[in-house]
Amino acid sequence: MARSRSGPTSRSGTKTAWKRRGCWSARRRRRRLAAPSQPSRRWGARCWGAARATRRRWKPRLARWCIPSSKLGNGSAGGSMELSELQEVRRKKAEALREAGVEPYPARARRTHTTAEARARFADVEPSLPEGTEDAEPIELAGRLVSRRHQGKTIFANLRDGEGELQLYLRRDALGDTTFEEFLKLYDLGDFVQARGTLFRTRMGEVSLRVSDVSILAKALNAPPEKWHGLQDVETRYRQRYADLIASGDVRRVFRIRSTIISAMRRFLDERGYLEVETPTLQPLYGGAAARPFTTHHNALDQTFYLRIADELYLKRLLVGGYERVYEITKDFRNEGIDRNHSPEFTMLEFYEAYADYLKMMEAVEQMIAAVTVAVYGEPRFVYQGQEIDVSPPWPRISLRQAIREASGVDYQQHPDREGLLAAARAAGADVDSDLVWPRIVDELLKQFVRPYLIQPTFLIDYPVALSPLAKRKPEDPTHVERFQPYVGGGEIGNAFTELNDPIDQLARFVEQQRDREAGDLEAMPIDLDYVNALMYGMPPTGGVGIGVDRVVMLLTDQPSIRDVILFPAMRALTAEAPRDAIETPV
RNA sequence: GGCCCUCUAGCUCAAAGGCAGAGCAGUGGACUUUUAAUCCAAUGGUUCAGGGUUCGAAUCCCUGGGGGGCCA
Repeated sequence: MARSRSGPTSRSGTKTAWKRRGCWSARRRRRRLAAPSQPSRRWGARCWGAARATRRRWKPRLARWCIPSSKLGNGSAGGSMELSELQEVRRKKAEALREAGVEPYPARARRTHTTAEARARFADVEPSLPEGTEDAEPIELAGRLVSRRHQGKTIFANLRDGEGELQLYLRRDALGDTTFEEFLKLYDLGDFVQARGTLFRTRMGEVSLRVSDVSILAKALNAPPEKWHGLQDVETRYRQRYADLIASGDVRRVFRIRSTIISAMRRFLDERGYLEVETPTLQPLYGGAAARPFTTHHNALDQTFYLRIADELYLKRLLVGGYERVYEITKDFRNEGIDRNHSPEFTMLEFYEAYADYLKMMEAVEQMIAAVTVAVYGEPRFVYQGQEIDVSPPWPRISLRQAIREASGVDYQQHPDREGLLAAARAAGADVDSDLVWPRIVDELLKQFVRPYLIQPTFLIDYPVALSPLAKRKPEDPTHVERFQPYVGGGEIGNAFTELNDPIDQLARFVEQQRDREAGDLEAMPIDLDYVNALMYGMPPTGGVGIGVDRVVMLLTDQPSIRDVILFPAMRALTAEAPRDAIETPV
């Protein structure tokens, strides 16, 4: 699972945006000057004249010093927060509700139907309704107010819940003046409400709820994003995914599909007798992939731990222990750069099967991806970036050597030395740095000549042994290992091999890795003697697979960036530094 | 790490050296079947931060920050 990337960029800037803006001093000043002079105002149109006059004096300061909501990320600094003018308007509405005896954040809600259930009910009932009549049975819905169209003594509004939307129809005469006015003046887009009423179909043909009573469930202080264009700013979308989800049905769809995919993977493995297990995230020694780890510290043990970069070595220990089929779906962490294909934390599926080899695992992979695709789309086909991809098994299998030879004319087997391969690669038109080691040049040839054209699913098989310290050699060609990588849509989605179970060979490969480490390869694996010890108890012949779940989700949701399939992608902190004592204070 | 793009009202976007604007949202008002409702009115800005050039800077230059893209 080698990912050849340079380490993370290190920046020296430590000052926070907050401090740079001078917000601290500004906030102190504001508290001194403005707060005592604010008159207490009750909600109401009559108060507005006086309120506005007062507000005009201090509002510009308030606006100036507020934290723009777009700059509020996770872990915002400080415990207090100035409200923007719009937020303040909404907060006052919540106050006004309280003064009217209505709790703006009640503890309980009542709902008899989701919007989807309401639609289903009306579809059932409508055919038997006499002409010109409506469903008589009252129901109750709950959800977020997402749009509102006021027209004199009526209001149309849309209520969204987890499953969909339904239109509300509110009339002054049906609701009563108080509730109608409250709904009009004190409710806002984004608020959660519950509405009781009966279902009917409007003149325009839309199934709607004729509301007899409505009440608030949760007052929203932030306005939802623009209703037509939604949230466009990429940064805000990632930092405030909640707002992105409110604004975009497409985004909600992506993460539903993500869930469907992971469920389908589990189901596929569960049905084949695999045992789902959990292995450590905090590891005293990391391994199983070529990557740099995150390092952390356990206070009580006073010991360094690494966040796992792969599950592999622990899962294979379980094969030694006697389980025959195990899998794990979990987060792995790799301390490297971030781009559209790499996230420092990402979701990995690994599964291992005793008495299987990589040929059998290829069948499992193509069947699983087909099953997952069917779970999402009902057929083993989907469109990724404008190209229809058909994942029906079986997928073609091409050896890495042959694929590179056919695409570039370079046969790496003919160039066992680094310099020769480098020259041949350049002669073929490859753009390769002169300091690359032999396996990395092979990797470059693969990247530049082969990978972009593997749109339809393809297995590349049989990799040079130097690239794969945990895979078993091919019996008929010990320079290569029994390894494959599935490619779909021009990218790799996983990595698999017939697992190396010879403890002596494994130790030799670790030693080889150690040499690379000492030569400066920061991604080379450290020697894991306990793992070798496990293999010395005997591990059956085993096939193992790792699947990059995020990559699969990207394909099946047609998203070219991994950040668009991770709910809260890692971002540089905007606000105060992390509490350093959390890691520095010895306890 | 290098190069390019980007940051303007809560949101979506204008303003190509000369008074910082519009739509949506919000506020006040009209309107009893609308659905991007419509109409009237009044609002809403430290143009990411700091420095420079200039009579004058959102705009040009420098430094820094966030984000995105390409490359490594």
